Amino acid sequence: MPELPEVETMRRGILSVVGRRIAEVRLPRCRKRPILIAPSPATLRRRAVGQKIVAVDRAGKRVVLRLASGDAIVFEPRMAGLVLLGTPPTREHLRLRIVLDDGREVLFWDRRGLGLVRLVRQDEFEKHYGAAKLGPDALALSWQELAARLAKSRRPIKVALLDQAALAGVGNLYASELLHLARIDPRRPCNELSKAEWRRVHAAMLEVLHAAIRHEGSTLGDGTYRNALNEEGSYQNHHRVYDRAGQRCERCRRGEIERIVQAQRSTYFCARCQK
DNA sequence: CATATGTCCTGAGAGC
DNA sequence: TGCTCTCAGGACATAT
Repeated sequence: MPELPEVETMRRGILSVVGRRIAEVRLPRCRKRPILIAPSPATLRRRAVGQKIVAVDRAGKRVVLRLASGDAIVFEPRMAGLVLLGTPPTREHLRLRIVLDDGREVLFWDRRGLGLVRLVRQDEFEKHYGAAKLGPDALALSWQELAARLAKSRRPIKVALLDQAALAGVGNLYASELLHLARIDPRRPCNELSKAEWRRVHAAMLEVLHAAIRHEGSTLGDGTYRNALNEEGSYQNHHRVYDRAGQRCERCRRGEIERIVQAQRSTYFCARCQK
């Protein structure tokens, strides 16, 4: 479930690899099926080994290693992937090791194997991660732009916030959290929100995402998400609605958190104080 | 075109 | 206890 805050935490955790050179690319022998390495492990090795890492960026929910050649290595954790420096949670699901010239290693670990590592040539980056695929980063767009991108849609606001082509980075957990903070009912169609409500959604989105980054993301009950040093995040201790069905709403003190399903995903909210 | 649904995957937890 | 079943949700493919 890595979303923007978790992926940003991973990115910051490996920032010290900037300036290092890639010495080796290793594919650990994995008992389970190997993850997808696109276009192929051989291509990744051929184009990455010997290259200097010049930047570590984030593209929505992906970590991007920029190489001096202009190529990029993109880590896409999806449900259960992690980008780590050094210590994986277990040996078992270690999928890729990028050995640096100082002996450290950038690792891709993925318990479920739904993740992806892609070597993208400079001229292909736009095709995979350009504006047609990925909207502006959730931390970098104005409330007017947010409204302009979603306000014509008839979809429920919660569902629309997950559309990565509209804005990049918000996932299932933080969509519920930010709508609770904004006091907006997740079932409301986008085209029925007022300007003032879009402002509230935007302000709440920034507040929740920044707070979650400060707490290094949310490590849920399954313990899967870890930062780059294999440590837990702590934002789960600040969740107001996510995975709290049946509990009292701590804001209004009277409503009960409900769980509903929208677009096959859980949504949590307080019907009493989200209108 | 916009929106909705099915699929991949593993491990945790429920229920018998 | 140990089996089977369901569920979790990122992004994408396919369907409506």
